[in-house]
Amino acid sequence: MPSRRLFVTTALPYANGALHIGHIMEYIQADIWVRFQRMQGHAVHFVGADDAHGAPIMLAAEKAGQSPEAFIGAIQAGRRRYLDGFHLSFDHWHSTHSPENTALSQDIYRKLASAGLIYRKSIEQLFDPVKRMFLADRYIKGECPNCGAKDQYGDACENCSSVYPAAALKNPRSTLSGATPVVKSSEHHFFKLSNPECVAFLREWLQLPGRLQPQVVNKAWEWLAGEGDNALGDWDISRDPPYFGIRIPDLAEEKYLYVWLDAPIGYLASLKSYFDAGKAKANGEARSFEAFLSAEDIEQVHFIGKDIIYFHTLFWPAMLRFAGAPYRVPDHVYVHGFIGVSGEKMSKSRGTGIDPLRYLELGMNPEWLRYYIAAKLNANVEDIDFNPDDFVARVNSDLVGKYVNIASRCAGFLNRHFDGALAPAAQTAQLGFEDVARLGAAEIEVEVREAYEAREFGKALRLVMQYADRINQFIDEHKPWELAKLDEQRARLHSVCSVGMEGFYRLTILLKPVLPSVARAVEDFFATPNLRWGDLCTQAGQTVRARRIKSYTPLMLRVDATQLETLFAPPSEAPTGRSPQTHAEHQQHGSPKETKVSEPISIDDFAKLDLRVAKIQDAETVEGADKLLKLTLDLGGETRTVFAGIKSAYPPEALKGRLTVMVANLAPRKMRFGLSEGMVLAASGEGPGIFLIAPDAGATPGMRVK
RNA sequence: GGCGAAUUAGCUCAGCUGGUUAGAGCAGCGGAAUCAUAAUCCGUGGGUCCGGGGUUCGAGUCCCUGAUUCGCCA
Repeated sequence: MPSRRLFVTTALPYANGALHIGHIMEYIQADIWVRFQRMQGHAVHFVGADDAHGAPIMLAAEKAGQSPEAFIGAIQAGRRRYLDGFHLSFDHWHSTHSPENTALSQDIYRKLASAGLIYRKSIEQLFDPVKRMFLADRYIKGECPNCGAKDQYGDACENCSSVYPAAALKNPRSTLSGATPVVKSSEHHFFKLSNPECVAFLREWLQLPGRLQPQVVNKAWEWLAGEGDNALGDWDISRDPPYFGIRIPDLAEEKYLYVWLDAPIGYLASLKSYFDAGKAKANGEARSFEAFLSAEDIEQVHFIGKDIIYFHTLFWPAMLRFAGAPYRVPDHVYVHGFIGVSGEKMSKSRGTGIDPLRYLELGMNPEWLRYYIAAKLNANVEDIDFNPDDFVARVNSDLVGKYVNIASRCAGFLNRHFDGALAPAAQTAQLGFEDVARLGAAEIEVEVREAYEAREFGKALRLVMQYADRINQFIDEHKPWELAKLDEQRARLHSVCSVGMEGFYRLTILLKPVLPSVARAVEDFFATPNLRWGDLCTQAGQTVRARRIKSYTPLMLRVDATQLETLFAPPSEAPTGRSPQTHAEHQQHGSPKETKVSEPISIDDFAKLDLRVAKIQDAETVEGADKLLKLTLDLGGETRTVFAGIKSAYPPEALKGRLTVMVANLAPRKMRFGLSEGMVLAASGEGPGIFLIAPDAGATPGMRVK
C-alpha cells in the first residue's frame, strides 16, 4: 500500500492572548485525524505557529509597555502547556514573526507582483493625528449617519444595520486616543483577485470533488459568483506604518504586508523551520523543503474554523497558485464549527467559557475532553455544544463503564489464576470462543476506519462503543465469576477472560487516535509497544500479538462532578480581556472588542453594578475545592457568603478583618458547596498571582463604590 | 433587507439518493447479577420528526409558507 505523505496544519492562533477552548477543539480534531493517519503507516508532518503580526498586537504590546517581540514571545512561551497538556502531537510550532516567514512572504509578494496581479491605488482613510496612524474601522466610533445611534463602529450600525464608510460617521473619534480623526490618503497595494484568470482558477479549484465540504464550496461560490455590489473585490494587502509586520520588499517607502497575507504563509514558514531544524529528516522525509513542498505526492491539508473560510478558500489558494513553484495549492481545507457551552456562545466575561488551562490545573483528564469532543464531532460545519451533564455521562459511561471496565473485570482472574498469561488461541478455538473478539472488531473495522478518515468521529466512536457493549455482553453471558468457582471450568474461565482482554486490546487500538495516553498505558500493560491499525488482526485465524498482561491498575478515573463545578465557578478575578473564539480576530470587525480592553459601556451600564466595600469577617477553606475559599462578608449590616477562587494566593487567616470590594448585586449562584451571593474583586494577569482589591484607609463596610 | 443553515424522545445526537410499525447512547422505570473504578446484563415506557399547506401510491427526507436560532452579505 503506497503510503500517503501529509502536510497538516491547524489555523494559527492570534498571539494576543491565551488559547481558548475553540482552539483546543480544532487542535483535538486535527490531532485525532493526524494520529489516525500515523497509525495507518502514513507519513504526517503536522505543524502549527503563532500568528504574531498586525495592529492589535502592536497596540496590545504598547499598552503592556513591551516591545511587540517581547509580547508575542511571552504568549508563544505559554503555548507548550496547552499542547502538551492535551496531547496535541504537533511536530513543530513556529511563529509568523520569523525570518522564514519574512522570506517566504516577500518571495510570494514578488512573484505575485511579477505575475501582474498586484497594483497600487491611492485610498482615503481616517487617520489619528495623535497616534499618527491610520485607523481600521474597528478603532473608530461615532454616531450612525443613518439613525444617529451613538457609539457605532466605523463600518456598520448595530442599531439600524446600515452600512457606511467610516468617514461618514458623525462626530467620529479614535478609540485609541479619543482624537477626532482626519481624512488622509495613502497609496495601497492590492491583490487583483478579480483577474479573470484568477476567478477561473478559483472556480476550478473549489469544484474539485472531495477537496472541500459541500457547504464550504457553496459559501465560497457565493462570494466568487457575486455580481454588482456583491462582486468579489480586490484585496487590500498593504498597511502603512506604524505596523508590526513584514515589509513590502523592493519599495523605498515603508509599507507592510497586511497580517492576513503573511498569516497563512506562516504554515509554510513553520514547515520550513521544521525542515531546517532537521526534524523532517528525523521524521523520515529526506527531501528539501522546496522539493517536498512542490512534490506531486504531498497532500496539503488545513484544518480551520468556519470564520476564516473566506481567506482559506479564496485568497490563500489564489496566492499560492499565482506565486507558482515551489508553492502548491491546498488539497483540502477542512472546516469545523464553533464550540459553545450549555447552549450559550462562548464568552469569558459572562463566565460561560471553559478555560483549557484551568481544566488542566484542576487535574481534569485531557482525554475526557478529547473523547467528549470527538464524540460530538462530524465532518460538517456545525457548531457543537459542551454540556456539563452530558460530558459527565458520556465519559463515565462510555470510557469507564464500558471500555476500561472490560480490562478491570477480566484482569483479576487472569492474574490470580493464570499468572497474567492469555489462553492459547487453540484452546479458545476449541471452546468455540475464538472469533468473538476478532469478529466483533472485523465487523466494524472498515466503517470505523472510514469514519476517522472522513472526520466522522462521532460515528466512529458510536461503532466502537457498540463493540465494547458486545464484549461486556460476552463476559456477562459466560460469567467468569461462576466459572472461577469450579476447578473443571478452568480452561473455560481462562478463555472467556482472554477473549475479553483481546477485545479490550482491540478497543484500545480503535480508540488510540482519541486516547493516546491511555493507549500508551495499555501498550505497557500488554508489553506491546506502538500499536498500529494492523494490530487489530481481524483476518480469520489471526491472533493479537498480546499474550500476557501485567497487574492491572485503573487506566482512567471517573469524572469528579466537583471538578466540573469548580471549572464553571464564576471567575473571581477580574475579566482578563481574553480573545474571542474566532481565529480571525485581526480582521473580523464583528468581534473587535477583546484585543485589550472590553467594549465601552455607558455610565448607565456601569451604574447597574452595585459595588460595595465589604469587611471579610471570616474566611475558610472549602472541602473538596482546590481553589475556593468561603468568605463571610460584612456589608455594614448585611452578611453575605461568597466563594472566591483565591485560595492559591491567600491563606484564610490573612484575610480575616481585611476590607475589600464586592459586587453586591450579582445574581446568587448555586455551587456545589453552597450559595455564592456575589463576588469579590481581584486582579490577575497572564502570569501567576491573584491580587485582591482593597479600599484606602477610612472606607467602611457597606460604602458604595462608584 | 437579501442569501444560506439549523429545528427529530427529558438530555446529546443518528437517520444515505423519499419506501415497511422513526433509531442510538445517556437519563427514567422494572428485573438480574455481584468479576469490575456501584461498573455490567436483560426487559420496558417515552417522539403532532418546529407550525401550516402542497407534490407523491408513499415525506423526518422533496416544494411553498410561517416561527425560532445561527451564520454570511449588503
